Order: sequence, then structure tokens, then C-alpha cells
Amino acid sequence: MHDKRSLIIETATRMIRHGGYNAFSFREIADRIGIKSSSVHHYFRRKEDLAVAVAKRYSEDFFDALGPPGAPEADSANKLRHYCDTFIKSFNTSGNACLCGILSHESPALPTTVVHEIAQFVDDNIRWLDAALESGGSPGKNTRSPMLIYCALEGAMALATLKNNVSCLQKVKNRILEQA
Amino acid sequence: MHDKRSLIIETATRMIRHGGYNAFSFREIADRIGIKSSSVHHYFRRKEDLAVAVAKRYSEDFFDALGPPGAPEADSANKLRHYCDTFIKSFNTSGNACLCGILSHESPALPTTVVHEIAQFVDDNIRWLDAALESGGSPGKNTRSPMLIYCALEGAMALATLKNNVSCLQKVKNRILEQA
DNA sequence: AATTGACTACCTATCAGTAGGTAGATTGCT
DNA sequence: AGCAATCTACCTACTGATAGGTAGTCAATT
Repeated sequence: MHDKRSLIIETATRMIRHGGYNAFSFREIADRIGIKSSSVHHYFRRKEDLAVAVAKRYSEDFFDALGPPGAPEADSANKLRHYCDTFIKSFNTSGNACLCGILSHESPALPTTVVHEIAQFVDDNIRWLDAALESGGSPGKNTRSPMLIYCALEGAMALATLKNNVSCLQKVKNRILEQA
Repeated sequence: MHDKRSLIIETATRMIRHGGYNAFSFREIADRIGIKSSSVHHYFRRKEDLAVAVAKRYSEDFFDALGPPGAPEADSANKLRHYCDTFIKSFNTSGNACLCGILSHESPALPTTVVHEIAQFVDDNIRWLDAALESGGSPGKNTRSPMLIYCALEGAMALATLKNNVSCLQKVKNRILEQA
């Protein structure tokens, strides 16, 4: 039932991650999946609506892959490793940066509904890291700031995209883990 | 003599930092500075050429503000503080993220000439940090990775843009400095 | 009968880029 | 000094393509 709808979202996701908000259009999505652009409008009235759906789906998929932050007493080093690996896997399977990182940069020019969705994703990430790291035992406090970790990974995703090379993500991951 | 030319570059810079590569057009640049779009083409034949000039100028201005990395024996904490502050100042005066960070995210869809210019900027940053931190004395090695520092600041620039709030940049700066 | 999922056929706006022209300044030759 | 050629800095006018979005139609499903 949601076959075409999902297909539209997935195609739009790929296009946005390739070149940002302006890199997807109703026409090209339609061409790629073999329907007409007006049929895409049937599922998503405006471009803004589709973009919001894309961001929602992306966030769902991301946190599905991430799983719950787990109990505070669990090994926080493993949690951090898993967190980093979720980013790395996302880069490896797409060859592109994080959708929300990309759209963050364009946010001044985006509809507010889209901006809110992206901000939600960021807040959820910080919350996840907070939960995963709180009272995790070790007093190492430097690289253990959720804000620093999240920002570093988003920055590394952009850099990996630019260089078309995952090594900077690996390097950042290692630095983050060195202390956990 | 290079009045109009500079004006075009500065206007384009503002527009790209606002919404990415597709957020600037010959027509709108022309409108804003009071000439015709074909006159903008007189200075920059293709959009790609203008984008390369914008990236070059941005990098020049950035490293002018940064200054040389200085002698290895100098206080590396101050160097790092100054490095972070250069990003923060750039955000405060523009309200937007780093031009090269923005374009990094769009790189798969950009002309290769532009991509090369952005990659140059990144490499120059890593080199600057390498020079500034090498044998800086302290053995603190965690947050002192040039790659981590650069990625974290770029990520924080994006986040500051999204939230329209400099506090995450400040937070990242503090975490970076805690160890220097 | 109503809803869904698709279609054709548009509209208006904007885009990058091109062709060709012009007024004024600069340069170089005689 | 006078003149011709060239260059600079713009202009008008246009093309072909693409964009988001709308109106209305139609067949199949429920």
C-alpha cells in the first residue's frame, strides 16, 4: 500500500544526500520511479511536505539502527563504538553524509517545518549520548561531551563525502574512543 | 578597479553561506548590486568560475584572520583558542556556517574545480593545526587531533546555524581547550 | 458511490548561458 | 597631436531547460 510512497521517500532521500535540498525535484523523482510528477504531488502536496517526511523517515531509520542507549551501568565504550559505527555504516552504504547534517547547513533557506524536524534529530542524538554516557563509570571528561562527539562525527561525515574516503571518520572514531 | 568584481564575490559568498550552491544566481546577484546578470557573466563566465573565486577568497580571508601557526615552542593553548575563536567570529559576523563546510556536504553535486578548492581549504586547516600543535609540549593526545578539532568545529558551525545560537560552538571550544 | 492512484495538460517563475551591441577609456602608431 | 585599434564594463534581448504547483480527467478498487 505504501509501496510508491516509500519509494518516493527513499528516492528523495538519496537525492538530498547527494546534493542538498535543491538537488531533488518532483520531476526527477517521478522519472526515476516511472510515474509522473503530478503523481508525486498526489502523495506529497508540496516539496516541503516531502522533505519533512524524508527527515522523519531518516531519523526513524537512524535510531532503529542505533537501538536504545541501554542501561547506565553497561559498558559505555561499546556504546560509543556502536554510535560511531552507525555513522560510519551510514556513510559506507550511501557514500554520502548525514541527511540532517546536510540540511543543517542549508537551514536558513529551508521551510521551518523541515528545520524543526532536523533540530529534533539533533536533540535526540544528544539525548541518546547523554543517556549512554551518564554515570558510565570512567571520569574521562574530555572527548566524552555529547556535543563534541556529535559535532565531530557530523563534521567527519562531511569530510568523508568531500574526500570520498572513510578514513577521516575512522580517525575521529578512534580519537573519541581513546578515552571511553 | 576590482570594485564590482569584489562586490560580486562578496554577495555570492553571503548567498552561498545562506543556502548552499543553489542559493545563488547570476540574476539575483545582479539585482542586489544593481547591474544586469549578463554583466556578472562578464566577470565570471560560468557559475563554476564564480564559485571557485568565492572559495578562494573565503580561504584567503580565513587564513588572513588566522595568521601563521607560529613557532612550535609557543603556547599551543593560545593557538587553539585563537583557532576556535576564528570560527566563532566567522559565525557571529555572518550568522552562517563555514562556506567550505557547507560546500563539502554538497560536493558530490559540485563541479570538480570547486571541490578541489574546498579540499585545499580543508588540507590547509589540518596543516595549520599540525604546525600549531606539533611538539607543543603537553602529551595530551585526545582532543589534540587536528582532524577531530577541525571536524568538531565544522560540525558545531552547522549546528550553530541550525539553532541560530552560538552556544554549541562555545561548548565545543571549551572541550577542545580543556586539554591543551 | 466514494476513494485511491494515476494520468494529461497546463501555468508561471526562474535558471544558466549566449549573441550582439555600445559608450568610454586606453594604447599604439604615424 | 591626431587617429585607429583595442579593451573594459556594461547593456538589451533572447534561448532552452527546469522548477514547483494546479486543474481536471479517468479507471480501478473498496
